[in-house]
Amino acid sequence: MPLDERKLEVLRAIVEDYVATEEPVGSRALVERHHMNVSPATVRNDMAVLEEEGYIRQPHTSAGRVPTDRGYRLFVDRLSRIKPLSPAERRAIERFLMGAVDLDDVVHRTVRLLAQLTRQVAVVQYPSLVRSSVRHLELVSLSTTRVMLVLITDTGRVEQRLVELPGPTEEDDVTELRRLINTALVGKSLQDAPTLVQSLVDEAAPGLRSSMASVASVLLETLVERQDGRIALAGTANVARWTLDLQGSLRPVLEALEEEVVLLKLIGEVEQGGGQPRVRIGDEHEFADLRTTSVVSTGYGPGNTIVGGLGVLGPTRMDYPGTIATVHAVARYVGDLLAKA
Amino acid sequence: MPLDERKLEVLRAIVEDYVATEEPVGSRALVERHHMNVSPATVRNDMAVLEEEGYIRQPHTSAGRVPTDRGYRLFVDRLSRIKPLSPAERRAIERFLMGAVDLDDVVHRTVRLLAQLTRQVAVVQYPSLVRSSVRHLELVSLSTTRVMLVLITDTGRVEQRLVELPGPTEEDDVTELRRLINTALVGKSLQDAPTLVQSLVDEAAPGLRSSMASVASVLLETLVERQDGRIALAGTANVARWTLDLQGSLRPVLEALEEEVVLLKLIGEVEQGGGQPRVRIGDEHEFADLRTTSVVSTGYGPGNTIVGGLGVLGPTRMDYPGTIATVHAVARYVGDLLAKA
DNA sequence: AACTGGCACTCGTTACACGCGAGTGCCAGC
DNA sequence: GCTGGCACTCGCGTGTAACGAGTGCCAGTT
Repeated sequence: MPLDERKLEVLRAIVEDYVATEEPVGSRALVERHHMNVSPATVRNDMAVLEEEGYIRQPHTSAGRVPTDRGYRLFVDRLSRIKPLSPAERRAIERFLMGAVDLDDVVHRTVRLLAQLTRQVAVVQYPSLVRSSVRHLELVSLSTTRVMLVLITDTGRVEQRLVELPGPTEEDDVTELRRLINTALVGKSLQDAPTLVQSLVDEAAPGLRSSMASVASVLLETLVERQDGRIALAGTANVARWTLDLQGSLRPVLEALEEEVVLLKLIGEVEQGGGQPRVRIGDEHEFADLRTTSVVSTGYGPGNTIVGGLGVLGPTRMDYPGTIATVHAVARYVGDLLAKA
Repeated sequence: MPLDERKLEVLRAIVEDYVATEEPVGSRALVERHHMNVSPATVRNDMAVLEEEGYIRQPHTSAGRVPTDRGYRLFVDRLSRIKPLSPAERRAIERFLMGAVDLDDVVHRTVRLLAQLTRQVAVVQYPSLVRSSVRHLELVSLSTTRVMLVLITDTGRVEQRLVELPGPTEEDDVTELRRLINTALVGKSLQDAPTLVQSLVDEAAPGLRSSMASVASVLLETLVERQDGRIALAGTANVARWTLDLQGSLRPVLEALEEEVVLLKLIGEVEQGGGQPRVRIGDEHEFADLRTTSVVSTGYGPGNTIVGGLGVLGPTRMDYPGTIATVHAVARYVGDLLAKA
């Protein structure tokens, strides 16, 4: 049975009211708040249908209705009007992000900003190395058998690692290594780097071969192992706000939030098709402990490229239009910032 | 009225039982569990005195007794026997820390380890720059008007900042700048660095003066502003475990934990006199939101120096001997690790 | 055919009374 | 100075009852 116009309107009203009040919404209250020109009884009939179709449910008999995950899904896909951000909000975002001094700071500010604006848990993935390219590689001699390898990417990310050389090495040799590596790698995408590094070793002069091998192995580690590394988190305290209805099941949520792997999966898996943020509601994602939370995430990066993901986690009962708009806007601003840097 | 031997014993028993069971302890249960050779009535008399002196209190009439902050203080100062860590625990610590690949990783592992061992909220301050010295300074040209400044300290910490030069600058000049800065600063303690940087600018050749000034100002920022920078946090989920008795007041606690400034104050203020960890119970510290929280913290660093603080936050009702021992041990292991690196 | 008013019914929530039992304070006696 | 005994307090859990929000259904109206 296809849902007619009014039934959809009823569903929208239920979602909006429930999100606003956190209480099951009954037929009488609904017609009043939304000035519907029908009687409560009519709405009740509509509700019965919506319930049968699985869009809403009753927590108990004689309580109002509450949207199901399926209901939220329909709401997000077809019923919600996007709330444009107010100029004040836009200004706040801009002002807050402007002051950032380096990449670390950008990420930090972004995640706090997101948490503050949405009043939910915010997650920002550090720009991944994969999609960026090498701007510079530096070798710094620390002693005759040790150099510090510093990798600088065009997204402003810096990775450093200590390299133990196989034996005492002349400063001149280090200089030569630096030159070789830079010539081969600067400007190349990090994705292509591993193969290039390999051929560097193969082609190195015999005298340099072993040092080059040491440097290369560390470099490969840096490129491969760390490539999707870290994550920043903020707004954990907000969990306390929404956990009311998941009474006591707050512990597993907090635990899940401490697992970087989990967060990476939730935030990092971003479709390429840019555009609007992705919304996963309730158990549309794979983590049982976060069954009652929704994730709004999107990719960000300079221009149309994507170098990382960001987003928020909140209760399935969240203000989707507002959250989506905020996540979208913040991602855009951060992308612009990275493009400039 | 001075407390006699048995009254102290009673207090100890109350603290231990309460920590173990999380329930007010009554006189009967107490004599049984601790095989005291006196009757419950006697213990009750002792309890009355202890209560009068402010060491314990009754949540309500007809409930058992619970230690007050003052009681915990006495317990920590005079009654607790230090629990040495089991060999298994020591091995676990060592194994867990061994795998660390760089400084970031050391801090990360440490904080998780602490959280796991104590089942509380763990905080580790990144090694402060103040007490370390300059190992190397690198300038990397990114374009003709931009260089990346990389500072490497002997504790393995690396800071990088972008420098905008006042005008197009030759590669040779950058090389010269690099040479000058390194000659002046390598090996110097970061504490002395600011004055040295200043004189570098004063003495720079006219042609280099303005570029040197730009680099210097960024360098100063790095040295001064960021010097006590960051903090790592783990075990937030454990708050859910102990918040039971602070019913619902978990929100402010989580909020306080998000304030880096607060954590820095709690963990970073470490007396020089090394030795045992410092214990602050309940409102012995200054943060109202953490009134029901105790902090066990200590400094760590290679040898006898201190380059940062670490510790845990837990409910005032915590296992002090165990926690103190763990914090102490972890700090020692991390210090050793830094000494080796 | 769609909507409405009315009515009986369900059931969660709140309030109140009551009994149980843990724990206490006090006192007389050893 | 310690102990056994006893009366008292009070939080907690249970049971009962009244209340009211909300529903489902049905007969009547448009």
